Amino acid sequence: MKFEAVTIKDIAKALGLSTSTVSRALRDSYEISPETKKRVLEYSEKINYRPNPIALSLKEKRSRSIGIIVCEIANSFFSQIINGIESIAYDKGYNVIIAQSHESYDREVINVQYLASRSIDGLLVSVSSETQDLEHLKNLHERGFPIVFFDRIVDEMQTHKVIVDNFKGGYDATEHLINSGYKNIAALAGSEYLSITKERLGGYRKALEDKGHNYDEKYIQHCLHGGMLYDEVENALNQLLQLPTKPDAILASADKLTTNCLRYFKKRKIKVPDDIALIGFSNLDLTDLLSPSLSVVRQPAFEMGQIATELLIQQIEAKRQVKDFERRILPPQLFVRESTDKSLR
Amino acid sequence: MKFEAVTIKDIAKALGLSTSTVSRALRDSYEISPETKKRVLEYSEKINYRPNPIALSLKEKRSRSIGIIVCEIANSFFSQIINGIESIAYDKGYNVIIAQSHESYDREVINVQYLASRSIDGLLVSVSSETQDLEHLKNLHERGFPIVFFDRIVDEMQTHKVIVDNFKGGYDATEHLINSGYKNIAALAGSEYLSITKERLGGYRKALEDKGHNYDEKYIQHCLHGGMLYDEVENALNQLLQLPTKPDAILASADKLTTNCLRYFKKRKIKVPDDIALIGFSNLDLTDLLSPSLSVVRQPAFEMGQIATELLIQQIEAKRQVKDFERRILPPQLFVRESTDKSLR
DNA sequence: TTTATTTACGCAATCGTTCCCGGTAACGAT
DNA sequence: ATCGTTACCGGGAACGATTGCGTAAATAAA
Repeated sequence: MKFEAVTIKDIAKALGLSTSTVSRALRDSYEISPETKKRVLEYSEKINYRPNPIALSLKEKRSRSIGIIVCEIANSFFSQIINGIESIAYDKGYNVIIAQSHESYDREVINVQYLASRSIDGLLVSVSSETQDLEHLKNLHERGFPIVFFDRIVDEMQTHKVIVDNFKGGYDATEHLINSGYKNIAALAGSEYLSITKERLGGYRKALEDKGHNYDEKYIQHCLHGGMLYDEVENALNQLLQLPTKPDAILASADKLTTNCLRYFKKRKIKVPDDIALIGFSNLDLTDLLSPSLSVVRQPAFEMGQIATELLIQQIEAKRQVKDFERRILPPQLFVRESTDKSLR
Repeated sequence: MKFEAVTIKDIAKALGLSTSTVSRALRDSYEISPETKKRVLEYSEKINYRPNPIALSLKEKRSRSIGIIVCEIANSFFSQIINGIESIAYDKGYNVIIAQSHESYDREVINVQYLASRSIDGLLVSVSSETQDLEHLKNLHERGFPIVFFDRIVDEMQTHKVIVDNFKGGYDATEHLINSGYKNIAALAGSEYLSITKERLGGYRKALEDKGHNYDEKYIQHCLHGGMLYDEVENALNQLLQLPTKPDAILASADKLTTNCLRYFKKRKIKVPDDIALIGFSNLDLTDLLSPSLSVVRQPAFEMGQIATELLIQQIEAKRQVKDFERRILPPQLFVRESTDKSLR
């Protein structure tokens, strides 16, 4: 069943005009007499005419829609980002099309190709945990296709990038743990390929060194899927808890890592923070309701989405090729709660 | 900066053929000689040709994309639904375009009009809390535009509908509370306009009556925005707790209502379930980590999204107008945890 | 050899809209 | 009477792809 809609031709025929005249009348051209305009406008209103955006897209070679690639929308951080993206996009008359990689490189490639087959004007990307090869994106980028990276960026491509100061986030969290008296601080990190993982661990390391703690790689465990799978978190934590000197605090560097970590402790009846402290990167808005309430590094996700979208649309609408790319760095925020602070219980 | 892409014309020109021949060669028509096909295919591959979906849409009068309208994607239930929708849509070669109403009627109307201005082939809708007037949807529906409702459906329109058995959900939850010994069970409900609210309260009432408890409307509070705003939940709970006989259990009939309820109790140091028990409709996958862990009625969100999408695409691709509309009802699932069961603590 | 059939391709219309060229009145100036 | 100007409007190409129809050449059948 096709949905037949009103076109400019129908109006022209009904009023005994040409399509050009109708088109011009609708766009309020000076070449059309006031009476004709009035007739056209009234009739279009009456039959509820809407211009066909697809025909416009074909003519103008732009679809007024942008693609988003994230790993999961069922993740507070990303759904907040999407809200930020949406808020700007709709303001400027753009549609957004969301695709999820589910942390799979293959699905990311498929999605990029699907979206980029010219039904979108630009792309907002946060790469998957597995992504190493960037050919699928470089390809587009080299042909002048507007791409903006956010959160999980890549070094090899010259584009606009919007991130939080992950180094500072890692540093602040670690420093807080040290200041709270924890001695053996382990890191439960995401995929080694991700920029955010490297940066957060960089901050973790620097804080340890600054405070005279020794940095030991055995105290770092990576989860390729960023904690999406409970098993990988379980394995990682088993490793950490088998170390000769057990860690007394854990820095989890992603949302799902943090919550699955808490789940692990709960299952094994390991008390947080008494047996072990936990701080994580998270944008959940329920961290205050968890047991114990979670200390977190929170990222300004909404703003991140907004800025990325502004940069992208700016690039899409630029007259000539953009050569100067910006790198916006937003501040993370540390929230101290029960999971790292015994006095709060 | 426009992104100039390869067209069928470029191929035709390069190979000294007409566009028709190239088109047919690409579609493997029997009218084209094997050699020509080979040349065309190889060259298209080389220059990475992709057909322009917009041109196709214009010609075929279909965009192969469907619109989704939900209140919030930053809500586990809806993001799970969207995952279900996506899983089917991408399989069948459809794009999805998501729009959020943020529980506002005005934004819902704007989104519907925006999406429906012919860039989509069908619409999946879960109405906002505020929605009473349905003209914006009826309009489309009467003109044969495919619409499928899910979760928050409306009675006045004859379309496919996919819901959970909300009556049963409300009944089971209430029955569980009664069986657990609670005497004064209050209901914290969403907008009165919503189908789900009515159905869930219906189950609540029936369970009370079946078990010989008296049903008292004073024990029901509605939140127009479904708990999105903490204040409305706070007001509602203040009302309930001021009743002569204070409720000893609460049934919250939506995700945000449930969590904000818990937040209220936590703030006021009201112990759950000792001072008051709490059970809620929720699809959070963190309910086991909350303090206390939450008893919930969980809905098969992913499946719901899948079924709704299958019905929609089936209708879009139907040869003639669909007249027989289905009403699929999925079973909810009750999970008993600490918040209603003192023995689990 | 003539006719019929097959093979392989091009022309042109189509989808809905915009916009570059016209073109034709009407009117005033010369 | 002729020209220039202005005000209005229509024809038709273009965007990229598909497709019905026409047709030339090659081959087969008579």
